[in-house]
Amino acid sequence: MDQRTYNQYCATARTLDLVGERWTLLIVRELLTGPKRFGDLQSSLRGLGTGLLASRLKHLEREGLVRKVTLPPPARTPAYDLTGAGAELAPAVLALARWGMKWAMGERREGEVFQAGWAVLGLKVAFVPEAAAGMRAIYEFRIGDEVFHARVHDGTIEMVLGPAQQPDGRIETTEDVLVDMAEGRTSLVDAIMDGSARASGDRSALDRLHGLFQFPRPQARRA
Amino acid sequence: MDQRTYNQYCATARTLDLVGERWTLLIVRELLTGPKRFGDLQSSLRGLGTGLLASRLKHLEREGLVRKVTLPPPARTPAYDLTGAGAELAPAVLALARWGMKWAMGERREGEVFQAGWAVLGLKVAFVPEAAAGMRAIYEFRIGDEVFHARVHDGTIEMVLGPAQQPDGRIETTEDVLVDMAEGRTSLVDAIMDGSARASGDRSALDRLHGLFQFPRPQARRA
DNA sequence: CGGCATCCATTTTGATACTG
DNA sequence: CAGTATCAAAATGGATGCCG
Repeated sequence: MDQRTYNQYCATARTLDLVGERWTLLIVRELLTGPKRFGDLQSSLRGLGTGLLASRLKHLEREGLVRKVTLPPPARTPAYDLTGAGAELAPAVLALARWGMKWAMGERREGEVFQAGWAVLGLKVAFVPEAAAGMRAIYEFRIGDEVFHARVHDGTIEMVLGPAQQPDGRIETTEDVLVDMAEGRTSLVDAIMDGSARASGDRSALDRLHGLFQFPRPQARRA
Repeated sequence: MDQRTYNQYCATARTLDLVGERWTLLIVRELLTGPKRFGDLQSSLRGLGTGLLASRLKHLEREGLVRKVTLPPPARTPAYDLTGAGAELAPAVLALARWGMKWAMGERREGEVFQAGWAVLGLKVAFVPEAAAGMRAIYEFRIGDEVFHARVHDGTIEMVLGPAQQPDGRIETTEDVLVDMAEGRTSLVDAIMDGSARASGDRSALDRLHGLFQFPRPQARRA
C-alpha cells in the first residue's frame, strides 16, 4: 500500500510521506472548508476514481489527519472532517496556493474545471492583515449558488461556508466574473464599478475591500 | 511525460501540477540551500535514480523553476540552481517542514537517512522572529563536516552554507546529537550544558540561543 | 563525474462495472 | 449515495551500459 517512503529523517520528507501522494493535498484542500461527504469530494475532484478516493481517505484516517463523522440531522450521512493535525496543514496548503496565484495561474486553460468554493481559500491567501488592523467586519459572498462569508477581525480573517447573520457588506457575482478576477483581467473593485458584481451594505465596509484583498499579479516564470 | 494534470483552475492544483510529483519538492528542498550538482542531489536522495532525477530536473528547468548553471572556478562543473520563482517556494516547503516537525517527526526509524544539511532548513523553521527583535548576530554551526551559519538581524534570519567570517557564536556537535534534538530528547541548550555540543564565542550571543530557536514538540496525531 | 537510454519487476493510477 | 472489485495504462525503482 503506502510503504513507499522517502526514508529520510527529515520533517519535509516525513510530511510528504503522509500527504505527498497524488490527490492527497487536494483532498485536504477540500476539507479545509469544512466536512464533506464522499460524493462531494469526488465531484470536486474530477479524475479521482472512487477506489483511489476511498483508499486515500482510509490512509488519512489511519494516520490521524482525517476523521469520519456523521453529520448532525437532518443530514445524517457520513462525512469526512479534518482532525486537529489535519487542519494545521492549512498554512502549508495556503503557501502552495499563494505561490500558485503568483507563478502558476494566468489564463484559464481549455478544459480546466473551476469551482467558486475554491475562492474561499483564495480570499484567505489574498487577505492583507495589515489592512485589517483594528477593524471588524463581516462580508458575505454569493457566487452563483455558493455562499460563504468572511469575518475580518483586527488583522485576522476567518472564512466560513454558508450565509452570514448580519453582514456589513455583501458581494454577489458569477463564476465567470470570478475567473476574470483570477486571470487578472479585472479586480473586485472594478467588477463592482462596471456592474458585473453587485455590492450592497455598509458603505464604509465596502470601501475597505480594496485594500483588504490583494491578489498577486500572475508572473511569468523565467530562468 | 507530465501531461498528467489535475485540470483545475485553482492555484493549489496548478502548483501541484508543477511540483507535486514524487521527489520534486525534495529536489527543491535541496536547492533551497544553494546550487547543487547532479551527483550531490542524487546522493542526498536515496532511491531516486539517475533517469528520474534527470527527468525531474529537465521538467523544472523547462518550467522556469530551476536553472542549469556552471559553477565559478575552480569548480567549473555544471550545477542546478533555483530561479526566482523556484526560490519563492521556500515558504511552502518551510510550512510543510514546520508541520512535519510537530506532527510527523518523533523517533528516527530504522533505515532512515539523516543529513546534517537538513538542519539548515530546520533552524529556519524553528526560528522565532520575535525573540530576535532588534538583535544582530552571526552564529556558525559545525556538525560533523558540515558547516553553515545563520545571520540573525532584527527579526529575520538568513541561513548560509559555509563558514562565517566573524561569528559571534559558534556551535559544534555531531549528527547523533542533532538526531537527539530532532527526537526531542535534548535541546540545543541542554546539549551544550552536558558537553555533547560545544559552544564558543560571545557569551551574550550564546545566551540568546535559548529563545531564538524553538523546536515544536512532536505530537501524536489522533482522530 | 554527468547524464541519457534501455530493459524489467513493482506500484500507482484511472476508468468502469458492480454491490449494499 | 457509499464504497469494493477489477483491469489496463502509466509511473517508479533498480540495474546496467554507454558516451563525453
